[in-house]
Amino acid sequence: MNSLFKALNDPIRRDILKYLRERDLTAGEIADLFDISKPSISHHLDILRHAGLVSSEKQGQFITYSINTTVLDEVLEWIIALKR
Amino acid sequence: MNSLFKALNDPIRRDILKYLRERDLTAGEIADLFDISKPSISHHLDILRHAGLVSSEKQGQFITYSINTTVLDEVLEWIIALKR
DNA sequence: TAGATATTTAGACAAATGTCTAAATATTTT
DNA sequence: AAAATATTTAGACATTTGTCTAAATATCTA
Repeated sequence: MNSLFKALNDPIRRDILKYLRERDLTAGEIADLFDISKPSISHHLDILRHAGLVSSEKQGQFITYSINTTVLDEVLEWIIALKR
Repeated sequence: MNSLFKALNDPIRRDILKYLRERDLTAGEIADLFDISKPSISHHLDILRHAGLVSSEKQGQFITYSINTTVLDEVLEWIIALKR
């Protein structure tokens, strides 16, 4: 729960999720979409992965990232319970 | 949007919202529910207010805080759009 | 009006966060 | 095997964050 809210609390990470919603992307492709260094993107991806929001698969020298939105159900439930 | 995610990214602030869901509370009552100082709670309330998640009303020497969950719709929509 | 109570503001400080460059690791290509 | 490419790891550094104590402000009560 904590790691989820933490992962969502950054505009770059939220944008990464939006891009991954369109299609899977390699780390390099993601880095090219932003104006920050590759290591910084790598770190953001690590935080997203730790929260379960993305998964990664190594394909040769590339690493492809995919979004996983099921973990967001927990956040949805939390918010809905608060509103109820 | 940013201030909303930021406000939610702290366990104490999330707990404050849960308490306020039950009933309105004064700043002092809220502070008594936690093991941190009153100024710290005051600061958390400020962040929640800045995000529009709570409102406050001065009643004599007391300040009563109320939850406002409508702003969470924006977060809900953002998450649902991501899942869609 | 003086003292007590409720809350915030100010300022200090340690820990967490986001960024960078340089280097390491792994894979592919020539 | 050497060079090129893709990505991460390591470590440094500035900024942000959450906490504290002390002091300020406002209201109530004796």
